[in-house]
Amino acid sequence: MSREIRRTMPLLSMSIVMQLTELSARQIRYYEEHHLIEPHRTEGNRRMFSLNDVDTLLEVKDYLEQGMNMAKIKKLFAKKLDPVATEEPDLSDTELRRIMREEMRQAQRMQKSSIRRGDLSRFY
DNA sequence: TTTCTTACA
DNA sequence: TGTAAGAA
Repeated sequence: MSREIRRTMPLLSMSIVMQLTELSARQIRYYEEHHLIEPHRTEGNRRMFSLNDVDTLLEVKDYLEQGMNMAKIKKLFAKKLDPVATEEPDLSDTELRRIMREEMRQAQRMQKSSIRRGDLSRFY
């Protein structure tokens, strides 16, 4: 099975995604309205999310926690998905790079800190 | 029972 | 964003 299919296959229910992301159903639906995610629909109109959707939601959650608003997040994603098609440079390339660097830095710090926590826990 | 939509606070 | 109402 291709990686693409594995990643986009609609498998997760709303309740599962809520627990996975710790976001409210309201928020998840709201982000869908803003085209940040594209959940599939069942015959009964139920949303079915893919692993990609969950990743995106977690990313959005990160940005939100960093105090970013929807408008900015939308631009960020638009640029991220299609850097060339963005006409107006509302979000400068330098800012995009800064944000992505910050992302990397945070991820690394989290890994290291959890390791340290693990080491210290042996003394507690 | 769970999730959906719509609408109000 | 949260929550309520009514439908599916």
